[in-house]
Amino acid sequence: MTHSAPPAVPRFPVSVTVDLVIFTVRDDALHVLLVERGKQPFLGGSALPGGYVRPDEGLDEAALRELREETGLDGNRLHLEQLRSYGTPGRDPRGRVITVAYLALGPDLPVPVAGTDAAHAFWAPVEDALGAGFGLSFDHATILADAVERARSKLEYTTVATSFCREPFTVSDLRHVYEVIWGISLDPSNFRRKVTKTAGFLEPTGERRTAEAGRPAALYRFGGAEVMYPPLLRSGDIARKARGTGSEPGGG
Amino acid sequence: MTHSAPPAVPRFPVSVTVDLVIFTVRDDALHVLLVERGKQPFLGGSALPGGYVRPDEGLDEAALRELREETGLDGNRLHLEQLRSYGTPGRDPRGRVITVAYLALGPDLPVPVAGTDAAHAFWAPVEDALGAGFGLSFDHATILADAVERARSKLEYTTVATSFCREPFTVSDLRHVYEVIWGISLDPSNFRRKVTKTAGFLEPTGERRTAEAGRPAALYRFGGAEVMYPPLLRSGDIARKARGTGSEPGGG
DNA sequence: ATTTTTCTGGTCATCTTGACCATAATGGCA
DNA sequence: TGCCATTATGGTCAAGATGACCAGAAAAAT
Repeated sequence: MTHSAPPAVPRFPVSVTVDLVIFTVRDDALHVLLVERGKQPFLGGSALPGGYVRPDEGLDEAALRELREETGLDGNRLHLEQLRSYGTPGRDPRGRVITVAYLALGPDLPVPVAGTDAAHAFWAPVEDALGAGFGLSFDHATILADAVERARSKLEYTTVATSFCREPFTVSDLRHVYEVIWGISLDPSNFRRKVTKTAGFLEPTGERRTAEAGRPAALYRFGGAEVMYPPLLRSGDIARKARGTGSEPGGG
Repeated sequence: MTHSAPPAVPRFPVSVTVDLVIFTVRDDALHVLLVERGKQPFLGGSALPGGYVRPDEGLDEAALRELREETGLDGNRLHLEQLRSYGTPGRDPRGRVITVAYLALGPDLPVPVAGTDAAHAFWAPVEDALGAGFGLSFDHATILADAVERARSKLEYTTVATSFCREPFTVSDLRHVYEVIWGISLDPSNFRRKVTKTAGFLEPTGERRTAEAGRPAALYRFGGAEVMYPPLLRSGDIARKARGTGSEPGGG
């Protein structure tokens, strides 16, 4: 019979790592946690935090461990999900390395703890990190770009935006997260109507908070719902923005 | 200094595989391509097709190769996307194996070609394959379940449903895909309004097709658009169905 | 010719959204 | 104290999308 032979070498030297894309919203920009590499390759360059998966741990487990090691923070309080895997030959000059990328979302964290593996960790605006001059190591620019798109998309139909807010938070805090990550401004009134009417999204604490200026805002906790239905779509605004910005008036 | 040592063994015996979840719509059910295992472990059991990633190929590349080997079909004409990775220790009794799962969608394919690695490949209804009595090998039941959810979700906001239809196809053909994968029935008139008014979804050929019964249906080609905006949400129907089906009348 | 079947287009009430206006509640400042 | 800037919150209104439903069109079967 025409039985084609199986691959001659099913097993060959390969390493498996996890890389973390840890996002937070600082000031008015989305930030990602990067580390300055202390060894070759890309010595002195910037990269996503990550490390080798150990022989006895699962992928999620390894991601949680790295998260703890790099940030000193309890991973259970952050949103953590697998992003996707990257394994192009040559992506790591040391040999064949498959990496499983994870996406972590959290409130503005205290500056990464020194005295650990994260000694040279720092927050960088995503916009800068993706810039041509920055030059992230390995294929981390690709991973970061994929992570941004995932985060933007997830804000639409889930409630993960609350992961960026320390509780209790105001509707404005939450809206700020959307505005920063989507890069557009949202109508305060319409946004409020949407999130407060979505069952399980926000849970009022009854308290209020007085900011620097303006009327005090009601405080909320996360309500426990994971999905938002109907979704809060950014596509509409984007489409409108595209039409409005278009240099061709009334195209066919 | 409190400098925790790096992992003692960054590299250990590990294999990387790709597994394929190949879906098609046959008759009135979603089907998945499975293979009967010809060797240990799980000899004689059913599993998702897949194989080892070779030293010199990327992950997508490996998935395309396996797809070609298992189905004899040109992968470029199918929709193929990475699903996610699975690497729990012990998921493969032979050792540490990380698998990258891919999702493939295609029209009702000619029965898998014999005389290749796919000699023992067969189509199985997804419902059966996920049943307790079926007992998919490894953690393939988990992978399959994740793939089903991904497919259901993607029908909502993309045009991938057309991947299941051989061109040219009718609106009813397309609706049938949605109904089978979502497991609900859709109003023909409303569905037509939706898909025909979404720019770039359908492109009329001008031809018609006369089926066994009823008025001839207009034929279409895929229009090239990848996303559908606004999305066609199943959640609404599901929520309504849940309310209607609920055994607790008028719950809080 | 009539029935059956499916395709196709239309109506209508309802829901959601975006744009916009108005008022409330605070601090800052003259 | 009394106004003003600022933010929060609530409401209106028109446009758009959706679900339920009706009705005619076009074929095969009887």
